[in-house]
Amino acid sequence: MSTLPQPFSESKPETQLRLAANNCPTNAACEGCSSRHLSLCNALDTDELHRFSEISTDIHKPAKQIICSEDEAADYIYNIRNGTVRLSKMLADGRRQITGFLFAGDFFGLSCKDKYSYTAEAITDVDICRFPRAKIIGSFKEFPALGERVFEMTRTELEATHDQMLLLGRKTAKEKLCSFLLTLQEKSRCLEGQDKNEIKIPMNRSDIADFLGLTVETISRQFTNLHKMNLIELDDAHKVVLTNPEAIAAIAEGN
Amino acid sequence: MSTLPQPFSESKPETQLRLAANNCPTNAACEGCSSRHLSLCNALDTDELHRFSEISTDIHKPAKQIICSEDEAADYIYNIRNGTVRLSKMLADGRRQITGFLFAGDFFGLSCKDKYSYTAEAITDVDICRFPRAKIIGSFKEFPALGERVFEMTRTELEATHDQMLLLGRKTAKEKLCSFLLTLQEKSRCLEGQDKNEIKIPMNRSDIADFLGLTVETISRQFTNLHKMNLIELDDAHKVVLTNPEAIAAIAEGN
DNA sequence: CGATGGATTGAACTGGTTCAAGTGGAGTGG
DNA sequence: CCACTCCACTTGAACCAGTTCAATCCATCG
Repeated sequence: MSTLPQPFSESKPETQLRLAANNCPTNAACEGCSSRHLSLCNALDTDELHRFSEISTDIHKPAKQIICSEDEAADYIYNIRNGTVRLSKMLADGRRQITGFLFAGDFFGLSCKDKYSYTAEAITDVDICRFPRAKIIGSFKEFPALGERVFEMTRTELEATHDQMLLLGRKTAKEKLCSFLLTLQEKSRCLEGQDKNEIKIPMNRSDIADFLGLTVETISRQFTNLHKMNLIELDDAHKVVLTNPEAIAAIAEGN
Repeated sequence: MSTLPQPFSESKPETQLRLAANNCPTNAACEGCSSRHLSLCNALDTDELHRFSEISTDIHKPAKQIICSEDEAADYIYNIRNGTVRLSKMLADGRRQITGFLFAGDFFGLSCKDKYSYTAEAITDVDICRFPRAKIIGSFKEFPALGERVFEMTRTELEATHDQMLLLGRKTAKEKLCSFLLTLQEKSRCLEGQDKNEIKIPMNRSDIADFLGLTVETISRQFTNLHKMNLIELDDAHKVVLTNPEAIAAIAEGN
């Protein structure tokens, strides 16, 4: 994983159907998944997909680079091919709240008015696919199924943010971290189709802290706490094994 | 304002066009408003409105009664004629997070899948108008403008919840209360069209606390703090005058 | 008039923060 | 190949914003 900032590269897609072919790690089979990665392509047939692929641009962003910024004109929507992205909002003095982490198959920029209401940054190196937003929005009339899918994605995302509000407002540090680990597990099950208890954690402690409304130190302490309670194993900072998922789930729900 | 729970009353609407005529305190003129009360009726012409009015049921709920509960089948969508409603989620042990307050003109139940993901309760006596959800959702195809409007409302609501996540995760008690007062002010400006600094606060301290992720005591102390700082006047617990809105806005934004 | 319940205030406490120091792994350069 | 730097992470100790617990106030209502 490269960590040095580099100029981003941009190119026309070589495989026109990549949106359809590669970008749907999750689909109808994964209805249970809680987050944003209901794919758009289910809503379109092959001809329609061609049209949308043709207006797309493939972009590679190295880790740590900004993809789009809060208050910038929302000209594009983005689909993540692979890698991890964070969405965040800031206060004037630098305090940051991460509103969500996005993974392969996820979209962002869809539910904006005319400006992005958050900053999107690459956590790992990412491959993303960019579409002119006006063209997508404009084609809702022609392809109602597309609009329905976008509505469905927004709806699902709204429900997830309600859960996150409960977490931010009312859960303890330990409960927050347990909830987070379970969300990550569910996500990686969806993406990798595996039913393992081993989780890769692509983001750093500071990102987790800003997502859960805590500090880096508290995150670190809670990780060691869970380890001492024999609920997790910590291979390194970015790989965790949930040795007792049931107990973690119980804590996450406040029991 | 009645406070005793009473059996709710239910009746067919006498004025078929009440949805159109009375329930749009806000409309295009109020685009700047941040929350859920973009009206649906703008999306429909008179004939269409008649059809929707005919499938609606008027309901009166006294204060403190439950309108719909988390995990209950989401059979209806609701439009608030007047009064104030709270949406909330709970943890097993009773900790509560209020995800939003709704006022005249607001809708809820739209962005659910098949179960309500929150409990809706009347804070004051409310008059609400109930529509079978399936019929509304089903008519998106026939009336695309309706679907677009619903999407727009959901989108707007999502942006508001992102702001609330920043508040819950990163703001101090004082900043939280100032942000809340300003939101209430904007809301009452929209509803009453007045540019006053006097705000009626329909909810009690405990509701405010559960909305801001704090305790009743902290809310109370912060109210007196703001009063001592000469930023607000407190006529009684439910009526506040913002004597220095600029200073309050500065605090709310973290300055 | 006493009872009830929301709101306020006070005082002690604590979960999480802040500040500061230490650790370890990856990259760099000699 | 080793020494050095850097940076993310961890750990410790003091601190404090907000909580908890308890008492009081005060408006409303029967």
